[in-house]
Amino acid sequence: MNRTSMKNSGTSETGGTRLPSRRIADDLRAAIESGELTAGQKLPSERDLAARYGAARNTAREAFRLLEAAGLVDIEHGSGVFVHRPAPLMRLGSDRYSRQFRDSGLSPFLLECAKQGKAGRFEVLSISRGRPPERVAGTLAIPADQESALIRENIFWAGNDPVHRVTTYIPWHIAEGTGLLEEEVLHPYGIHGVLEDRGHAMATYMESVTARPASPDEERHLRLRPGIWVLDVWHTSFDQGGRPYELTRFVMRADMTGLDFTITVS
Amino acid sequence: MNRTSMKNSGTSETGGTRLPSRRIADDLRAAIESGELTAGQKLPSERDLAARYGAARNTAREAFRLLEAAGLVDIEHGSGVFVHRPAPLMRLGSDRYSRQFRDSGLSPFLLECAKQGKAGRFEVLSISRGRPPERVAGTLAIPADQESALIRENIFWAGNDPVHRVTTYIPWHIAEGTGLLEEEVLHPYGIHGVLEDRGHAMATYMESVTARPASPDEERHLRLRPGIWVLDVWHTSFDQGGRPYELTRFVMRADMTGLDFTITVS
DNA sequence: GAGTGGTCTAGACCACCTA
DNA sequence: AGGTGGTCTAGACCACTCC
Repeated sequence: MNRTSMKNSGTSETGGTRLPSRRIADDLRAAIESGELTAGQKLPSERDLAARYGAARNTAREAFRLLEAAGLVDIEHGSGVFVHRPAPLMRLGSDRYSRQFRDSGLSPFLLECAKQGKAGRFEVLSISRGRPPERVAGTLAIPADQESALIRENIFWAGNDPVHRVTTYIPWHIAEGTGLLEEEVLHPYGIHGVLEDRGHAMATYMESVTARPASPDEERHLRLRPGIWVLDVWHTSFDQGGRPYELTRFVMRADMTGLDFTITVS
Repeated sequence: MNRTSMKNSGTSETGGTRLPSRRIADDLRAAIESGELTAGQKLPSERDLAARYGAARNTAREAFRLLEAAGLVDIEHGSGVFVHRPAPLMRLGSDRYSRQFRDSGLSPFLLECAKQGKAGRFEVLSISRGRPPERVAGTLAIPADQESALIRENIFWAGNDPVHRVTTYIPWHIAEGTGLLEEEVLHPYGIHGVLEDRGHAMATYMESVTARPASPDEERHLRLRPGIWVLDVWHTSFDQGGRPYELTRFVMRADMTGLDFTITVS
């Protein structure tokens, strides 16, 4: 069988979709968006679809790939293709460092997990004294060519999902002798409690937000399939004197994270 | 030729990468990350690579797809595959609504464009009185089942790139009779100047940020290839009385936009 | 073991870009 | 016109999941 004669008009959108893969994808998309197929529901197999449309299996597969890139389906090796079931977002509010949160005894992240009925936990990847990256060194005004920073790397877990890869940099001259090199931070208010005792209470902070595809390393740590993007948030804390004393980089899976900011206009 | 006997161990990462497509991709990735191939440089063609590795063309193609999903290369139909050249970010600061900006006579967006030597402009897609979506209606406390909002849709261009799709909703009882239904907003301070004259000066605002794959509509308006994500920012302005009086949704291509927030900790 | 996706082959024609 | 990517075919074997 030769369907070559039916070949298409490509991207020149004249009379409609002619590409078989697009046609299959569009049909499935319509079924999903109309609610005919509901979240979590299983789609026909590649072989099914191919047969149904008189196409090669690769063509049905291509259709699934398009839908996956659009975030409409989840492809699961060995199981099938399913209508995408959106994960609840971990919402991080700009008030999460405010003092009121301390009284809850929980960090904002754990509070958010609790809201969703998930067990939140922090996994420590590494804690060490080391050299900060250039950008960090520049911001914190410490040398990049010396072991001038305490570096703590964590993974934040929400239930069974690793959702944030978090790296905190604290100038060594501030961190030295505080016990922040230990895995367990004993202070009831955590790292920021320790830093406050050390004379650095958070007065303001800046957060710079970008999004980008995950790196291979991040795909591994956050268990992402290729094509998922991450939010890359660089947080810098400033004390009452306007001095930066801590920088934390949050790399968060973008499909499970939302950020909320409340701003007072000057 | 039958390379089947060389088939791989799949995702079981035992001794290294065996998949031909992964091997090609990894080699190219290494060349890119080492700087051997620099931004904008052309990579070998699919046919070249396939021949070089003794693989089918589709296998080389798959390698390129992996790199494209990782944001490392740009594939250009008819021209070739090139090392990704990152676009400069449009940086939006949380101070962009502060009064100081007015004196420049330029909106924050145009200022940012000017910084980059680009010609910024606003394209009007539509201006009408219409029904707000549920979420908007809920936030602005107006009925969703009536034409209770002025809706303005724009595209923000930075040079030759459409970068933001912007939809503004203003309660009709506020917008009525202000001239905001006209394409040209004559007020020297723009829409927010008009609203301020109407008794709604921005005292605070909230912004909720998520990222997601672009919709087909957004791919068209923003000229995105599939797989590019967008930042979806819902901005709500509150006046001195804490009343929400305006909601703007920014859909911004995530590979060309950064957000900067400065927060005062309470 | 049956079914599903994951990858690969070898070859074809089409669409786009550059010249 | 020649080269490059875009899509498709038909068939094969592999890896994973679930019963």
